[in-house]
Formats: sequence, C-alpha cells, structure tokens
Amino acid sequence: MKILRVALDVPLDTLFDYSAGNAGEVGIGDRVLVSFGRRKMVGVVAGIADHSTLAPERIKPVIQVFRDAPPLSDEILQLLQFCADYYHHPLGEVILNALPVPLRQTKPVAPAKAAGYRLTEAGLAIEADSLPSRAIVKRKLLNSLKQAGTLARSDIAELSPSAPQALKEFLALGWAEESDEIPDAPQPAQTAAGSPPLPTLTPDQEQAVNAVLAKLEQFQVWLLHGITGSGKTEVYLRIIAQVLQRGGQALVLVPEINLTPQLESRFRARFPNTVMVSLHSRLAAGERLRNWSLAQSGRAGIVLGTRLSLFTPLPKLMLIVADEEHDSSFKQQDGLRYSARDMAIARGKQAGVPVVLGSATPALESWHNASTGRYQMLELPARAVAEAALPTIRCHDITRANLVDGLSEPLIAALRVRLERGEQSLVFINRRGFAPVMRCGQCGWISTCHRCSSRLVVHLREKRLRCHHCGHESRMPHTCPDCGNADLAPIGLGTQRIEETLTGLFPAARILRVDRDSAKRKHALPEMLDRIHAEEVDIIIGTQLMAKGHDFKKLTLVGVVNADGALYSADFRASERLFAQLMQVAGRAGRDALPGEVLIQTQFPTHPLFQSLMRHDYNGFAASLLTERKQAEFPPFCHQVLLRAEAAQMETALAFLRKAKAVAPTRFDVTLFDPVPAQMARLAGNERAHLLVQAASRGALQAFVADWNKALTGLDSRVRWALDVDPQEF
DNA sequence: ACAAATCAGACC
DNA sequence: GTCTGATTTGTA
Repeated sequence: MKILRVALDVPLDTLFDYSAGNAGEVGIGDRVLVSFGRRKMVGVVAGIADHSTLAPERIKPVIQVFRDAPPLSDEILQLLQFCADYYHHPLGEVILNALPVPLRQTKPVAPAKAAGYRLTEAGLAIEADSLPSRAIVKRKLLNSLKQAGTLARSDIAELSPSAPQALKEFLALGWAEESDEIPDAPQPAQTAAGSPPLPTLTPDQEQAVNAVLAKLEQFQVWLLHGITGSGKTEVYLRIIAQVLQRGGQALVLVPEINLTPQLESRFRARFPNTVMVSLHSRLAAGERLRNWSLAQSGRAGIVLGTRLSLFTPLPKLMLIVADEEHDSSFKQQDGLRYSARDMAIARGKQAGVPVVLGSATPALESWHNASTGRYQMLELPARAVAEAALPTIRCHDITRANLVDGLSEPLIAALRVRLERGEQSLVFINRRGFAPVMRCGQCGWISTCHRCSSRLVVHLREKRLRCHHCGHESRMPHTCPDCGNADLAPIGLGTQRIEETLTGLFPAARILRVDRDSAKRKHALPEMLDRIHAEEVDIIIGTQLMAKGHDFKKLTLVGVVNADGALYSADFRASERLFAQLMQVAGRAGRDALPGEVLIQTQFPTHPLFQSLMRHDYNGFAASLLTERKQAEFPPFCHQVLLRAEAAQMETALAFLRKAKAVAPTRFDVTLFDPVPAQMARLAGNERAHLLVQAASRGALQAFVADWNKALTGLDSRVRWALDVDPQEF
C-alpha cells in the first residue's frame, strides 16, 4: 500500500501517515486535505513510503488532493527541511508557514483569474453609441477595451468602481473573454526611444559587477561593502540585467516594506519588459498568492520582498541579493526564528547561485566571514556622484552645555544656517512621542506599564500615556497616582517635543515630523517623502524610519540629538547597531553636490565609537569590535542558542530553565549558562527568562540542541518555550 | 458527592 | 497546538 507522509501545521516534530485512498495520483509536494483528530487540515506530502510503522486500521485516507496549484518543488522542500533542522522547528509548521494563506486553507483556491480581458468578435461588433446613454461606465469600458485590445484587471478597476461589474455583464453576454496576453507589455516605441541611458559605473562598481558576473553560475557569497551613496543598487541592477538576459530569476531581499516602493519603481524603470513582483506581509492575501504563483511558474523575473519572500519557489533562480544585510529585521522574532540572510546563503548554496550581501555597515559576522575568505569582499569606498563628498561628522559635548529643550547651541545655529541657505536638515531622535516618561516631582513616581517592564511614553497631543512594547494606553493623569500631587512633568526627549521646540525657535520654518505615529495612516509615509523631495520641507524630525535608503538632494545637515543610550548597554550587539544606525543616518547628508554635515550631541565625545564614526572608519570600528568579541569569546567566535521561556510567574519560567539545564546532555564542547530574566523581563503580562548555550563548533551545538529539544518536551505545561538559534536580542 | 482544575497522551 | 479521558483537588 502507498503511504503518504504528510506535514501538518502542528507543533509536533513528525510527519503523519495517510493512505492515498481513491484520491488518484499523488506526489511529493502536493497539498492534501486530511482529517486530523476531529478536524480537517491542509497538509503537504513530504514523503512517500510503501509501508508504515503504524497499524493499518489507524491510517486514514486523504480526503482530497488539491489540483488548484502546482506541487511544491523538491528544491523548496529541501530548503524548508534544512530550515526546520537548523532552527529545530517542526517541519510541518515550516512548510505550511511558507505557503501563501489561501493555500493553507481547507478550500481549494479559485482558478487563477486571467491576466486580463479582451472583446470577443461579438463585443467588437457592438457600438458604444448603441448602449443606453445612461450606461456611462459600460460605454467607457467598451471603448477602452477596443482601444487597448487587452486590459489588465487592475486597469479595469481603475476605470470606475463599477467597471468590474460591467465586465461581468460583458462576459455573461459573450462580449468579452479572458485573455492571457500580458497587458502591461511595453509599447515597442517606448523601449526603443524612451529608456534613459544607463549611468556610468565607477571603476569600483564595474569591478564588483564583473567579479560577480564572472562567477554567475556557481555558489559564492559576495559581501558588497559600499559606503552610503556609493551606488550598491546600481551594482545589483547590472548583475540582475545579466540574470534576466539568461532567462533566470533574481530574488532581492530588503529589510522593510517601507523601502520596497522606492526600490520597486527603480527596478521597474530599469526592466520594463520583465515581470516583477513584490512579496511582503502587507500585501492582501489574494495579491500575495498571485505574485507567489508568478514566481513559482517562472514568469516573474524579479521577486522583491521582505524576509518572508525567501521561501518563494523560483524554478529558474540565478541570483539572490540581500540588501542592507546587517538589518535586524531579517531575523524573525517569533515562531520560526529564522534569519532570512542566513537562509538566503543556504538557498544559494543549494541552488548553486551567487548570493550578494550589500551593506554600508555589514553585520560583524558577515564582515568576519569576508575577512577570513568564506565570502568574497567587494568594496565601494567612494560615493557614486563624483562631487558628493562624505559628510563631515562632529561630536558636541553636552555634559555641561546649555540645552534648549535638549538642543545645543551649535545644532540650533547649524539649523539656522540651512534655513538661510534654503537647504534641508534632519533632526534624528530615535524616540517617538513627546517624552519617554512622566514623573512626579513630589514623590518620584514614574509612569510604568503594568504589563511590561517598561515606561509609558508621554504623547502630549493625544493626552495619553502609551507603552511602546505592548500597545497599552491610558489617559494622562492630572495628578500623581501615588501621592496625588499635581506636580507631574514629562522627562526627556521625544520627536513631538523636538517638533514643538523647533516650531518655537523657527516659526517660519516648514517642519515635518516623520515617525511611526505620523506615518500610521495609509500612504502617509510616501506622501511625506514626496513633500521632502519636492522641497516643501525645511526641517525633518525623524526616527529610524528616516535613517535608511532615502536620497534627498537638498539635505545637508543631520543632527543627532540623543544617541548615548546604547553606548554602555548590556547587550553586546548594541554598539554595533548604534554605529550602523548613525552611519546610515549620517549617510542622508550631502548625497549630491552640496557638502553635508553631521552634528552629534553626546556626553561621551571621546568614545571610540564616535572616533571611528567621525573618520567614517567602519573597518577600524569592526576590527576593534572583533578584537573585543574574540577576547570575550562572543559571536562570531562562538555560536549561540537561546532557550526562551515565558510564564505567568518569573519563578515558573526560571524553574523550568533550571530543570532544562539539569536534563541537558553533558558535552565537553558545549557551555550552558545560568537562567536569567530577559532584558525586558515582563512583556504584555508575561514573565520572560532565558538560558544561553554556547559552543565553538556549530556542529557540536546543533547535535546538542537536537537531543536537548527532545528532552524539553513536556517538562512544564505552564511554560511556553522556544529555541532561538543565532539569537540577536536578549 | 460532585464539579472544577490539572495532567498525560494522542493526533497518522 | 487542540482534544480527550483520567486523576487530583476544591468545596458544600
């Protein structure tokens, strides 16, 4: 009998045996509907065997084999298997989570709608004038179809909100039919004359492009280390052009969806003949499925997406790019805690294709790998625009300075100069809200979240206190909840407060605050960016939303208001991240011909981090960090796994971890530390603790965790726990 | 004596 | 993870 080994979305590290029943042909990678317990679930056939270890009467037949989409390829299943093994996560969850939501549901998806529609003979014979004069939309639709031949569904929807309804009637009448001609096919005239000339490559860019192209058909990780404004994207574009010419597919990973629209339009402009799709979590389920299917069928030449797009089936994959590879959003922080950058490398190796990691401030791990020769380093040490020099970076000691609501005199003076010259400034502060905390001057009470070990941030305009970790909100109290005194004051700086201060200082200036609050509304962020590009803004107050990727020609000053928090943090990666962030934000200044200046307010101007930053010396800073890490035997000189535990009581979590340590297999080459409360010990009402495991050898650590994982199941049902391989946050 | 809370184990 | 049946614990 033929046994199907089915992967299901359950937290169990096993496959489930089903018989093929009368379902007909079934193969590996097919989606099947099965009954599991008393419910029905969608599974994926991960293996086929001719017998099962189970008694035959316990094996149920599959209910249905889905034929609505092609099966998952062996390649993608292998990648998912590798991922499940590496992160010690159940295979079924990994596979099912890689599918677009409609493919996880127990109903087959509707057959893919045609790319567009055209008129039939009958439809072409209809005169628009013969329609009732009130039928404006139908007339418009008829004429548009006559004119265009084939119209994409999105174009039809744009004609009028009721155009899709009119189309349905046309289809029913036999006037219109589905058409698979690519409706966005370029007009020949456009491609011949319309495309602008390619920018000339700098010698460094050319060298980078040629190096990758010379080894295009083999696995190799390239670290494209290019300073801000050095033209990394142009390097990607040139390599992708070759990939497309050879009929291949390119996967481009970016950290955040905020950055995709800009990159997307740049790619589209360069490759107007190529089907390009984006994939990220904000896409509607239907569109995500459509884009995923275009990738799976090989029709999409470019897939541009966030970390989740890493698992897209790409039959003709020829290149993977991970832009801003150091960015922490490549690491998923819940469920399957995978790093899309690391899995991209695994995928590149599996597919035998190059992987290009791009960054101005590579992750220390990547830089180390390039230094030791595992990766190939490609350096872009100069800005691509010839006249654009790197910005001057200065630190201003604020230990004894006179601050106007947190702003020093040199910064205010520098802002005034830009206003006079009609140039733009960015004031960078990585804290939204008015002030990070509210304090009672009488008894010292401070506003804390009752569900998290965090402070409630003052949002003055909304008159509310908010927890930025769990989302809890409360009204701003008029009197102290502890002592009843009315002497409450917001302490510290946030974007709203800086905005208020600057409005007071420069009443004539056009000031724009860009943070998650002001960008919450749909399309708000692109609209604000447009305004900055159109030079309708003089001073931008921005959080890290503003730090990355933007290219504003008139922006010549970046002021960093308060960056000291991360300097002496308990997290060993805090300074690496701060350096990257400051380098990124500094890179916003002086990208065109106008020289840029960066002013950092700090209490520690002599700190080595700032010294390296002022010299734009990533390599020097990375080298000194590496020396520290080597001495402390931290990553990349060791490998880590974190066992995270969460319970209602801290003691429950800690007790579980102590038990976990006790049941751990003993190995001389693996070190277990003591359980400790997490840095954010309380989050959304849960107490969190963890236990760190370290080893010099990745293989030893993997073998240890595989055994340990089994021993951990069922230790304490009150505790939610998870293994985090290569943890980034503690 | 009964119900609620907790636990262990299966789920194919 | 969800579900089930068994066992323990709580309460009148």
